[in-house]
Amino acid sequence: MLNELFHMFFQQNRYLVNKLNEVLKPHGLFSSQWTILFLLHQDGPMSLTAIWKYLNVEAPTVTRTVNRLETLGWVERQYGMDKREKIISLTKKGLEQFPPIAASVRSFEQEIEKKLSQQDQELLKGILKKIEG
Amino acid sequence: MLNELFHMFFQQNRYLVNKLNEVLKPHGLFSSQWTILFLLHQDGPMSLTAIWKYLNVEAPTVTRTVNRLETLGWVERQYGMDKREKIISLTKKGLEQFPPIAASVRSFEQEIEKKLSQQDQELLKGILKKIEG
DNA sequence: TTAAATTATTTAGGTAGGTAAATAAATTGG
DNA sequence: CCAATTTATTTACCTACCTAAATAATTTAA
Repeated sequence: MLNELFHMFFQQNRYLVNKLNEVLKPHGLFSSQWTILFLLHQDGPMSLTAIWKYLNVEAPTVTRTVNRLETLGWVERQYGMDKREKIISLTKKGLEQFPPIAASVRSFEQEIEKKLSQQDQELLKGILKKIEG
Repeated sequence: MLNELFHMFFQQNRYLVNKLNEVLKPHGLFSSQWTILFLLHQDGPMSLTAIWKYLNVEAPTVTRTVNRLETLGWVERQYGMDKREKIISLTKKGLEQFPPIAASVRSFEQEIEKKLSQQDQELLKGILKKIEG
């Protein structure tokens, strides 16, 4: 990258994603799969559209990841009144296995956050908000 | 993502990569291809290994991107004394077309940087350094 | 009421990252 | 000297993002 700042940003992003994948590996999950499980656990059953709009990614990306999660038994789909819509929810397996995975991820996040002061974290949030805004 | 900070980080990374790809599109390039062209322009001919070590990505990723760049006529390869090694360098086309692309990218970067004060930028660099360290 | 437009999802195919294992050349040690 | 190890690159295959276009269901408007 031309600019050091952008170069560093992209490098740290790869670092964080790779580390998160390492943490998730024993649970048989990848980062984006986890992101969707977490969202479903937090907000309950929701449509594909609700998922991709919330996560700010395109629909086909979510289609594929949800299909994989379904194959692996983490989520299931129901059809609503609107027959176009697929409503995705956690399966029993998804619900039951969630807590220990969440604990692993939380502990990873805390490890990273230990490297930053509380002030750094707030500053970083503020700066990140300015980038897209 | 569990944590708002990580979630924001990943979102802004996608935002920046997508925006950069938009800027590069008229030039027929994608962000990672540009990253490699930029490196070769800056440091001169170098081996695949030198490229992936510098960029902090795995070898197969660079193999693929360099092959694509070769097909598109941006780079060429020579073999050194060590016959395992491939030395990659910019072609005439690569050298000639570089400056206007660099100008577009620079202008994109400046646009983003306008959203951040000089102080924000230094703070962000400092915080990014702490994440991996 | 039905043709046109919109919405939800999928399919197809591209870039960009990863791991694991193969290959070929160079280096090292007994 | 040559067998074993290391190094450079590639191949094969997975996740994760993208765009463009297809399909099917719903909504809107003439």
